[in-house]
Amino acid sequence: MIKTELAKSYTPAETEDIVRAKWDEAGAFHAEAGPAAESARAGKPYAIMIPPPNVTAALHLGHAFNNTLQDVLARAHRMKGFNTLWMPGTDHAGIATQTVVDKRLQHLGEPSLKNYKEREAEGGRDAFIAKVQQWKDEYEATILDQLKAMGCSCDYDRTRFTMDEVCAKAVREAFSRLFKDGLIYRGKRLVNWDPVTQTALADDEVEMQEVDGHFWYLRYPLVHPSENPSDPMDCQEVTWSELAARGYPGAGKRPDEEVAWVTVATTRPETYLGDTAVAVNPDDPRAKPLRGLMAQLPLVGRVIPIIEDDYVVMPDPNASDPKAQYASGFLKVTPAHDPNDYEIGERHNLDKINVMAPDASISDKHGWEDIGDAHLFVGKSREEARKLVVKEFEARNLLEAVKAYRHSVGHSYRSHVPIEPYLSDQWYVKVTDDRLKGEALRAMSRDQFDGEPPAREQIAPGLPGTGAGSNDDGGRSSTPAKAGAKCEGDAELRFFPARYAKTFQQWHENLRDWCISRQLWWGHRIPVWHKRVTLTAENWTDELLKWGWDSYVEGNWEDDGIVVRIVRTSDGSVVDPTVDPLMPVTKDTEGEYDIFICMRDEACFLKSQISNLRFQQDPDVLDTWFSSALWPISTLGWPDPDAFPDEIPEGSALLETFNPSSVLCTAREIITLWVSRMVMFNRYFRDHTLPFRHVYIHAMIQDGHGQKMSKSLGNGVDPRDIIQTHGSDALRYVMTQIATATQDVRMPVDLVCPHTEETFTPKMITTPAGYTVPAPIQSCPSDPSKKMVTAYGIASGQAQPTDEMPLAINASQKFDLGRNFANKLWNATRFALSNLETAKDHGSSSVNEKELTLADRWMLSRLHAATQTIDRALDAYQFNVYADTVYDLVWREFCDWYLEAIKPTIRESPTQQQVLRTILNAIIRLLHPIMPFVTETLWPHVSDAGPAGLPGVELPSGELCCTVGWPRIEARWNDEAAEAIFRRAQQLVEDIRRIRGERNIPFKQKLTLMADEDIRKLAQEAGGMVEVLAGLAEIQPMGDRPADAVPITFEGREILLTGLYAGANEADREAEMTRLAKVIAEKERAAGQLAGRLSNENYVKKAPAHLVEETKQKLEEAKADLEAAQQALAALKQSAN
RNA sequence: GGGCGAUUAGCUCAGCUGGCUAGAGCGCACGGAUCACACCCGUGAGGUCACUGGUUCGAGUCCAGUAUCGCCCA
Repeated sequence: MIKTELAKSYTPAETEDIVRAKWDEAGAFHAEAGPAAESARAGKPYAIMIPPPNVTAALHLGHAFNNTLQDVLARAHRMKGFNTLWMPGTDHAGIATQTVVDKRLQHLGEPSLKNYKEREAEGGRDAFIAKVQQWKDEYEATILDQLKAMGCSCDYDRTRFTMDEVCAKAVREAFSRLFKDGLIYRGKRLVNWDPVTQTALADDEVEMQEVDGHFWYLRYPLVHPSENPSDPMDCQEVTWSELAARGYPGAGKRPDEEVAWVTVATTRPETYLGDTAVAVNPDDPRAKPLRGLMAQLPLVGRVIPIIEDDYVVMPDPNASDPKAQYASGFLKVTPAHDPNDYEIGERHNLDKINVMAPDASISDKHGWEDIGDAHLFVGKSREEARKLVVKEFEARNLLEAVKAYRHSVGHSYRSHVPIEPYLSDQWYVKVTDDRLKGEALRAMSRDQFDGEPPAREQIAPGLPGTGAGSNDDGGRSSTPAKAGAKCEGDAELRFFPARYAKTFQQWHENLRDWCISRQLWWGHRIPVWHKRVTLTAENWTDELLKWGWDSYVEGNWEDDGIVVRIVRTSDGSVVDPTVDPLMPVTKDTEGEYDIFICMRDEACFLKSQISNLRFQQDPDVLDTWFSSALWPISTLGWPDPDAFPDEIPEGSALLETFNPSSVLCTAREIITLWVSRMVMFNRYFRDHTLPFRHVYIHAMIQDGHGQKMSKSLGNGVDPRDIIQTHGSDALRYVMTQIATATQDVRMPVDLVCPHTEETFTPKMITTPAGYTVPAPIQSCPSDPSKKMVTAYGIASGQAQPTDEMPLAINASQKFDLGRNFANKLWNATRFALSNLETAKDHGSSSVNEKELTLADRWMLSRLHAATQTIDRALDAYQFNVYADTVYDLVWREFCDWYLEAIKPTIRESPTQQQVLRTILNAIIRLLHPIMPFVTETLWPHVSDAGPAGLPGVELPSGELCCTVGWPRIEARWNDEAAEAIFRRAQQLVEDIRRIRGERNIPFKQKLTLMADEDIRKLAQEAGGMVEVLAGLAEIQPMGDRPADAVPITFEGREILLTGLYAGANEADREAEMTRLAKVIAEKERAAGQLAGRLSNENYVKKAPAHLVEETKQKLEEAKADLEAAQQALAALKQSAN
């Protein structure tokens, strides 16, 4: 490398690309496994799997934060000699990506998803996927560029995508194994349905939002059960007098001959169309008189039973529970449109009538047949139907009341519309099984577990657990383990900070089965083919033999990864044709059956065969988290690493070496979404091993007002903008520094004026939704006539950038700190090198330890301490401690004191030069994981300054800083004596500087210090640094007090400073007296406090002896200082008279 | 409703198992072109550590309660 002179300041843009190219060329971040690793004598494995960013958009500051921390860990461990793998990649993010692409197409006026769906039969699906693929390619490239720009030391050769063929193979294998083991089933359940994207969502994809709504009170007329079996709606009405006779409270007050009714309270009147019962609490006094009666739905005419269920909340206007306040005591039960009603429906065996189409409009085509007179609602949206239902009830005098009610409603995290609980066929993973949930809990470190984790359940040999609602947990687990057995990975999972273990535990303890099917096109297609057949005692063998049932039963297809399940539609019972007694079909078991064939391999021979038999592949795709859950193993080639010689040349050695990985770094919201599932899957598929041993949870980055950064608020910051204005290292340093253990990080967002490049704080406004955002149009701070638009202006559609009014980029002054720090390091290095280069180099062997100055010993001791602190901080994921420690080491210690202190001696002392060489070299290394670019840029210069190191300070040389060893400093360099003396010298310097500062004495003006022998000895021990740093011409013994002498107290003694007033003979008496009075007051206060503490008997008795001793010493010192100051004041007063 | 967390200088935040005369950066004030750095150097002002009780020789730190704010889960 050609070494050029170092410029006067650090310009990141000039060097970052060069440095990156060097790393690339050297393959510095490529991790080895297998024989290659052995021959390279790679150290112990250390692996981090990147949380794969979504390909929906470019990375923002939150990602920059997440990835910086991972890179700090990766780089530090690489330098420490670990065989380090940081696995990069991206996530296909099914629903999110499909939605943004669709929106984009709509925006461009191109055919969108709706149009592709219309041409589904002619390949619309593949054509749309191709569009999404284009988007993915673009953003994947952007994301990888961003990671590289941030300096992330990923092993880019191994970059994976959750839908590439390596990962896809893992997904199919996992699905097939779970299917075979009875841990995947199909069920008709209420799902969280997003009517806009028209897909089911997992529970955790639903966001609860407080909404201002209403309780509507609807009257349902009461009727007697029909006595006409051919017409169940032919009912006789119930009158109030009848009810009164039955003992119904209050019925007597109603007009006798009028039709009686019950009043249901609902927040969703439109769902009444699907009501199949009215429920009342059995303890309600009205329950008994109603027994045997029915309610009839207005317009629809459906006659529904009145059931008793203690889920129903009894009305109580004085209750603290708002539900009781608003309750009427009667609950309309709509099993197909409400999860609680579904449960009630299950308990009372009620019909489930779905009255909506997938777009949540009222429909008579999806399970609703008895329309009656309710035709007017069909085709209406939920919202329109609600208004109309209310109107119709009102018109019939059946609307009793309306009350405003604020409640929380689930909304789609993607389309932001209210979720519709929707009855549909979905695939589920039985995560509630002990083999999944139990393993996640048993993975937890015992000291982080509250209570005892469940014992491992015995896995019975025999039938696979099967189908919907089956509690059969037998089955051929891939990883059989005996009940209560100890397994690898047990109790090894640890959370940092520890409190997040609780989140993890509680989540699993309340886990429900996981709905994994999504009605999307972008994602992993479910590898199941299906056909519905009618089987009879006569035809069943023929029907099954068509696709090869006999081969399957004989086990011939096992190696081909084919699994068959046959489900009887009437009761949902599931048949494994290889073992199940339901085969053969007899007269008793004749009927409709669903045949499901799961094919693991993409190129399965059976595919064309069953296609010809009109089997159809499930149209749905898997929840994105299904593939994410496999990330720690799929990226390493599981289940068959040898199948991909191009991607994974080392074969299974890679998986064996780097699974379990070392740590997962992520944000807390991901604990439930992702961490849990990775733990369950990794343990299930990889013989109980963990996906990672540590989980580090970091804070979230918010804007200056505590709001999430988001595109719609325009408060996001692109890391590339920061890199452009401040440099990558500045971004990284600040990211590391703000990584504290507290919850959230507030990052005030500033704007950069495109006209003048000034950074300024924008004018803020409040949006209708209550967010604080930059006003759409801003004025240049130095020239208000110049305007600009903000990201919020564009996002909200209120402004468009033009040539006169360009877009202001978001920035933050927070990053100045990092930029300044990088520059400081640059200049300190430049200065140090200039001294090393110009001095005669006696080499590293010429060190005479006896020649070390106090400053040398102090600096080496500080370096030792800093290294220790940093190592501890890294082990505990205390990134801010690391950042603060290097900052203090470099700036406050190395620059402010050491470099200043050695200025007079460095050029003449080979020993000191070697110390400087060593300190500088070590500092560059310690800083590298946080600030890789500036350190790598400086590295060749530092290396060329000669071999660094001292006895007991190991700094092996190397071509690249990123792979050179981590500093090793023996404890003997910890020098408390030197530190103590140095602290005294610093104190003396600071005391003198304070006088200079107060009097505005320029540093050029040298002073003379008069001090007693003890202090002169201190200055001598300090080796000239007191004189240099305090700006002293000389230090003289105490003698006659010159007229211009300013007295200072130091360590309880008076010292004098002269020469402050050039040309004058006298000190400024008045200022002096004021200052001394202040000192006296302060010392009196301190002495009083210390004496008070010592006069407390209990303190002296109970506090540790060394503290008491310290207090005594401090008191002595304060008293001496006080006395000295008093004397000085007295002397001053005397000379004034 | 359950859980987790926050509240410390004008702003953004540190302060681990109690020993503190409460720190940092920015901002502010004063001084400084000194031959590493003005992306700098020196100095200073700024805080009843949200509130109320308690434990303790000693509480920003531990405990209980109150208030405000945030996140996660129902």
